[in-house]
Parts: sequence; structure tokens; C-alpha cells
Amino acid sequence: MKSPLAGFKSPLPELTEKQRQVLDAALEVFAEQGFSATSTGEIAKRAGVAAGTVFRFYRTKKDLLIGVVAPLFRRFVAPQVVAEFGELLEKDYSSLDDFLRDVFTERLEWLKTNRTILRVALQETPLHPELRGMWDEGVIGQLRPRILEVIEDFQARGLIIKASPESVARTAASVLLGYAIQRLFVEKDRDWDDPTEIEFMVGILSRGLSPQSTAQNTLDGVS
Amino acid sequence: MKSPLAGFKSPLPELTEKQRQVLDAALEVFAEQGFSATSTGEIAKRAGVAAGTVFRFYRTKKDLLIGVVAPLFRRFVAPQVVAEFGELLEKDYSSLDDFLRDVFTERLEWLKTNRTILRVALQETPLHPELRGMWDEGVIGQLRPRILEVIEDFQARGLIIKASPESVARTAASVLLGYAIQRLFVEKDRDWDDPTEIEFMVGILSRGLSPQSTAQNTLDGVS
Amino acid sequence: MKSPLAGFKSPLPELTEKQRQVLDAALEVFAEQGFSATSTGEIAKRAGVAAGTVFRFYRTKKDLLIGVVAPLFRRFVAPQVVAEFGELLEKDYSSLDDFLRDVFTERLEWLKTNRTILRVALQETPLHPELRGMWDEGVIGQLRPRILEVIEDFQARGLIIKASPESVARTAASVLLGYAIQRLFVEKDRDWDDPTEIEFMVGILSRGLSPQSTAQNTLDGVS
Amino acid sequence: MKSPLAGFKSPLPELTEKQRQVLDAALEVFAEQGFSATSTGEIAKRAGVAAGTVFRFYRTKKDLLIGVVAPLFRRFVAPQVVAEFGELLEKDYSSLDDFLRDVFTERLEWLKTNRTILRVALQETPLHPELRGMWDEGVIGQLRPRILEVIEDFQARGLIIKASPESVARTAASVLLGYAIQRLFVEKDRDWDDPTEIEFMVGILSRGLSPQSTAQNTLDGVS
DNA sequence: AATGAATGAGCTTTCATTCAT
DNA sequence: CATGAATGAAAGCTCATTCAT
Repeated sequence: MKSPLAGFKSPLPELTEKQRQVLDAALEVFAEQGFSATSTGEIAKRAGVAAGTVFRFYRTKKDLLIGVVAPLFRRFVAPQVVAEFGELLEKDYSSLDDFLRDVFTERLEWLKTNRTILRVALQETPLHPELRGMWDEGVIGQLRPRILEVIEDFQARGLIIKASPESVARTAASVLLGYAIQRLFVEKDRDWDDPTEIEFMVGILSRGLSPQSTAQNTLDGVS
Repeated sequence: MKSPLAGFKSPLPELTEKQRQVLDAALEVFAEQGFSATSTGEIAKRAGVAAGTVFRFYRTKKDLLIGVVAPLFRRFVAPQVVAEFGELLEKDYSSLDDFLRDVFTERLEWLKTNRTILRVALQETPLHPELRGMWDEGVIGQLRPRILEVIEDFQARGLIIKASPESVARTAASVLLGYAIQRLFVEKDRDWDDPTEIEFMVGILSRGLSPQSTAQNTLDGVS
Repeated sequence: MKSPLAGFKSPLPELTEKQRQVLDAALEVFAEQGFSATSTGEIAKRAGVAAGTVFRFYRTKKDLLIGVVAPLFRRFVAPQVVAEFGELLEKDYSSLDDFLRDVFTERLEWLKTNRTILRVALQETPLHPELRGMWDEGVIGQLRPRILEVIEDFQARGLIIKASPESVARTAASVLLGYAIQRLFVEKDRDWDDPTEIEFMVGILSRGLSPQSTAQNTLDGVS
Repeated sequence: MKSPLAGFKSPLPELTEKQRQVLDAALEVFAEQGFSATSTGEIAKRAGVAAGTVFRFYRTKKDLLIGVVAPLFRRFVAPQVVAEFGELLEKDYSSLDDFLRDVFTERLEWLKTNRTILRVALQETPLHPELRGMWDEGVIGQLRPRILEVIEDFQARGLIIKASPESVARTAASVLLGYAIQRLFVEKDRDWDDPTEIEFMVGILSRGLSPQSTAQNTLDGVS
């Protein structure tokens, strides 16, 4: 059996007009109702094609799920994303604050853009081992090493406390994702002030991760 | 129509032996395959009862979902949980550190205990408005006010920066939940060192939220 | 297999209190929803007994149908009914009018009394061969000969035209039943004037069946 | 909700081959076993189609019942039927005899042709309010007024006694239907002599309804 | 006798998938 | 290529019937 990820990094295949429609419709309905509760008939209807047409492009319903979710990972490790990270690294940030602010701002935009695919991916991954593979190869395999590298670099430069880089990464990611999920899914209709919230999160993390602050706190405790 | 939460705070109904079996089997399979992809037939088989028996207790499959998820919320706002929070409040913590450590340690245990129901609840809530109501009444309605109260109390005592209590709560919750999800679902087989991780998270948050640290950081920025 | 009629002419069996309740409930629901669309569970509920109790008295649902319908035929050929007919015969009516008026009046009362059972019997007979047998033995076998006898007697006395007694019987029965069905089932809420309607029907039939009238009509045709 | 009759007078919809087969099979089995006791599976089998195919044409089993019964009413008030009645009226019958003979002869043919649908309609109407509506609109609403008109015309011309036109109509209809039911359903295998039976029924009714005959009878009674 | 929990066959209906057009 | 009619397996659910209590 082919890995579900085989070729997902390859340039986007030429999608016909109808294929696009089917994919968009599928994404939409999967997000609303979940993969399993969605009928291919409804996808066809929303896509404005015949029931049989869906199966020209995607041999099974599950193929459709993969076809829908794969772009998330394609874009996640796409050249420009990697490039962005590279830039951030090269910018040679002297302050954690600035670095986190830039990363969070930019990643939040990315999450907004990909919110629907993200939703489907998050919802369906626990239920479909095929999708697990995408995270493994796409995110864990490609992005994680870079992120850890950055963290270790910051640590080497004395800008971040010497803790497990993984825990650092997870904590920062949790803070951003926690905000993003509430902001985009749970209470999407509220009037959010992204810059302020980002500033708050960045503040917490930069102070929390800063070594000086640790010393300060320690001193505080002693005095 | 009755609210799906109607009466969910009432004492646990007397469950017959068979009813328990059905509920347990349902919880298990829902967690594995998701609600929609689970057949009542499989639930029956795993529960060791006849197909029709399932419907004696739960008139529809959806009732079964509610029956499975409701205990999470029942327990979440159960007397002892509320009491615990009350105790924490009354302990009159003089340090944020100690407070967070106690809360995180204890909540992590709770999440471990309820991991399966939690998983189903998290997975199915976006797809079933009925479940949304449970969060609203159980968590949003009962627990949130208490948490905000605690935060405001800490703020009044000068132990926490003066930021939106909601953002504070969300950030702390995100950090813990982020860890819990990775720990319990994503990489559950890894060898986790909870105390160390908790210490790390508590450190980040307590420094990040502490007002002194803020001053320090500000000075740093100036110098 | 026992004939469904076996023993139906025997004196009414001793019915326990609960058995009565079950029978009454069954009759009621069969009339409303039809035999096949009725669940034994609903019968039990309406009868105020447990589901299993129904089957103490009637081994199968079909037995219940027979138990419900049989009384119609038991009563139809019951001693007093036969006696009534006997009386009518002995009264030695000299006019067809009087005879029909008495019969129709009395039979209409009977139909009113037995309307619910009648309804079930009419509705279910075409669908259950077992019930056909009841008509055969009860009505066709016992009542029909008597009725034909009466008609032949009237013919012998020159009070009725010499036509097939069966056609005479059918026509008279149709007229009464047609009225009864409209009156009791189709438009049961209308304000009916039974005596007037009976008078009308009797008028039509007695003139239509009278030999003089035939002569008259014939003469009319000639003149 | 749409009236079950909405559009039933419109030209017969184009039925596909398979749709015809399903409808025919359904009619057949409904007539034999009744709607409720019939399984869609059996309909499919008799129609020679797959179980699912039935539901392509008729979304629910009940839709199938309506689809089966509706043609009765469509034909009942179809142009040619109304036209026939119109013709009968215009023929300007001078004798009740001739009129009734024509009507009965022709209506009996109609009943023979539609016997199966008629059976289903008669059997199921008491159990399904939707069907009641068909009688109301189709028969009660369209045909009844015409019939009463005809009777009143005959009364105005002195050919029928002055009684309630409705009772007259009901009595005549009962006589014909009583014969038809016995002839077509109860004892359908007997060797029937329709012309003779019609002559008998027409005789009874025309004498019974004729005003002269009334006078005659009254005189008889007096003398 | 009476109960009602339990059964499992059978029902109506949906839906992924195929294929002749 | 695209269609949509047709399929039939499988789903959720009902219900007549049994039987331990």
C-alpha cells in the first residue's frame, strides 16, 4: 500500500475545474458534519456535479478525505513556509519578545487562512491512521527539527532558560493554538483584538522563558 | 424540548448491570472510531447484549452519545470538584507558584481519570449542538465564574499582572491542556515525567504572570 | 389446526378482569390503527398490564385479533338474535313496510352497539383468511338461510316480487349497511335523523319490491 | 405541507419503466396483504428491482401508498368521467329506468377496471388521513355536486320523489356498491350475470324512487 | 398469576460505489 | 469525460415473543 503521504510534497497537481469544486464542497461539509456523517451525495450536490463524478477523481470517500486534508500539510512545509522560518532565524533576533511576536502574528494569520482544513484535520486525525502519517512526515518530520533548532539557538545565546526544547515548543504552541481555537472555532463571532492578545501571550512566554526573570525570581525568593 | 443537561447534576441514576455494560462499550467504541462511524450493533456486541437491548436504555443512538458524555460534566461540576476549588481558594496562597502547582497537579490527575470521556467530548462537541449545551451549562456556566473570581482575587492581592482575567485563564488552561493532550492522546506511550513537566509549566506561567517579573523585564528593556 | 371458529358459539368464556382490559384495549387500537400497525406493547400499555401479560391470554397477536372479532359473530347468532328473527317471522307481517321498518330499526341499533367490533371485522377480514371463516359459519351459515326463508315466505304470500331471494337480501342489506357506514364511520359527527332515514330506505325498498307497484309500473310503461 | 391531492388532476407524470414496475408491484401486494403488513422488500422483489430502488421513486413507504391510490382519484374525476356524466345529463332521459341502467352499467365497468386500486383505497382510507383528503377533494368535492344536481333535475321534472337528494344518492350508490363488492371481492369466482342483476337493482330503485308508484302505494294502503 | 427485561429477526431507509449511456 | 439510475450491504430501530423472577 502506498503511504498516504507519497507525493504530497510534490507540486500541486493540476486540478480541473470540477475537481476543485468537489474538493471545496467536501472540505466544507466535512468541516460542518464530520467525515463519517457526510454523504458523498451531499458533496456532489454542493459541488454541482453528478454523484458518479465524485468518484472519477477520488476512488473512495476516504481518498477524498486525504485529498482534502493533504493541502494543509503541503502548505505547512511548503517552500515559503520553510523560507519564512529561515528568515526569522537569520534575522538574528536579539530579543525573545520580538521573535515571538513575529512568529505568533504570522502563524495566526496562517491559521486563519487555513482554518477550515485545520478543523477537518484536527477532527479526523484521531479517527484515521492515514492522517496521522501526514502529521508525522509533514509536521513532526520537517518542522519540528527546525523549531527545536531555533530554540536551542536561543538557549545557546542565553535568551531562553535551559529547559527541554520540546517542552518549550509545546508550551508556546499550546498558548497560540489555545487562543486560535477559541478565536476561530469556539467563539468565532466575538470581537477579538488580535494584537492585544498576541501581546499578552508573547509577554507571558517571553517573561516566563527569560533566564533573567528566573534569576530575578530566585533572588526574590531569597531576599 | 428538554435541555440535554436537564438534571445532569442530579445524583447518578441507578444504572443496571446491563446498562453499565452498554454505556462502557459505547464510550470505548466512540473513542476509537467516533460517534458517527460506530454502529449500534458493534456496541451491542462489545457490551455482550442483543442489538435491541441497547435501545431499551437509550432510545436513539444520539441518546447514547449524551449518556456517554454527560458524566464528564456531572463530575466536572460535582460537589467534590467545586469543593476542591473552594479549598484552593481558602488556602489563601501567598505565592502563585504553589497555587498553580496544586491546581495543575490535581487537574492533570482528573484529566487522566476522565481521559476517554474527555476524548469523546472533545471529538464530538463540534458536531453535535446538544453537547455544546453541556459545556455551556456545566463548564462555562459553573466553573468559569469561579476561576475568574480566583484570578481577580490574585490580581487584587498584587500576585498577578493586571490583564484580562479571561486571557489569563485561557493561557493557563491552554498550557495544561496542551500538555495533557500530547501526554494522554498523541504520545501516550512515551515515558512522561509529570512532576518535571508540571514544574516547567508552572514556572513559565508564574514568572510570566508575576508583576515583579514584569518590572524586571521592563527595566531590562530600558537598560 | 383448529378452526378459528371452533367453540365460538359456546357461551362466553369466563374472562378475568385483566383479560377484559386487554381485549378492550386491543379492540380500541385495532379499530384506530388497524391490526398490523398496532403493537402488542401499545395494547398492553392501554390495558394497563405488562407486555408479557397479553400473551398469557392470547398466545400470539393473531389470537388476539380473533379474540377481538369473535364476539361479533357470537352475538350475531346468539340466541336472542335468532329469537328476534323468529319473532319477526311469527308476527306474520301483512305489510312489507312494517316488516322492513322493524328489522331496519332493530338492526341499526345492533350495528350502533357493535360498531367498533364491526369496524375491525370489516377492515381485517379481507386480510385474514381466519376471519373469513367466521363470516362463513356465523353469518352465511346460520343467518343467511333464515333470511332467505323469510324472503321466500314473503314471496309465497305475494308481498314481494319474484326475484332471486339473494339479490333481494343483498339489496336490502346494502341499503342499510350503506347508511350505517356513512352514519357510524364516515360522517359520524353529523346530526343524523335515524327514523326519517329509515323511513326513506324502507319506502324505497317496499315500493321497489312490491309486486303491485311492478304492475303499476308496467301499466305505466304501456299506457 | 402539501395536500396529498395537490396536482393530482394534472396529466399523469411520466413514469419510467422501473417506476411502473414498482407501482404495480406495490398495488398488488397492498391489495393482498394491506399496507402495513407489506414490506418494501417484498415490493422490490416482486417488482424485480433492488431494495434501494424503491426509494428512488418514493421517498417513504407512505409515499408509495399515495402513489398507488392517487390514480384512482385522478381517473375518477378525469375529463372523460366528468364528460360521461355530462352526456348522461344532456341525454335528457325521460325515464328513470333508462338513466339508472346506463349509469349502473357504465359505473360497474369502471369499478371492474379499477377494482384493485379501489380495494386498496377502501381498505386503507380509514387508517390514513392523507387518503381521506383524496376522497374529499376528488369525490366529495367534484363528483358529489354533479350527482346532486342530476337528482335535483330529475326531481324538478317530477321523475323522482321529493326526498333528500343525498339520501337518494346514497341509497343508489349503496345498492350498486353492495353488488360490486360482493361481485368483485367477496364472491368473485361465482358466475355472475351482470345485466340481470343490474336490471333487478334498477327496477327496485326506479320503482322505489318513482312518484307515481308512491301514489299507487298510498292508494293501496288506503283501499 | 403477573411482570418487564431481554432477545433477535425483520423492518424501513441510507449510501458508497458501479456502469451503461 | 460526465451522468445518474441502479445496486445491495449495512445501518438504526421496532416489536412479537420468551422466561426468570
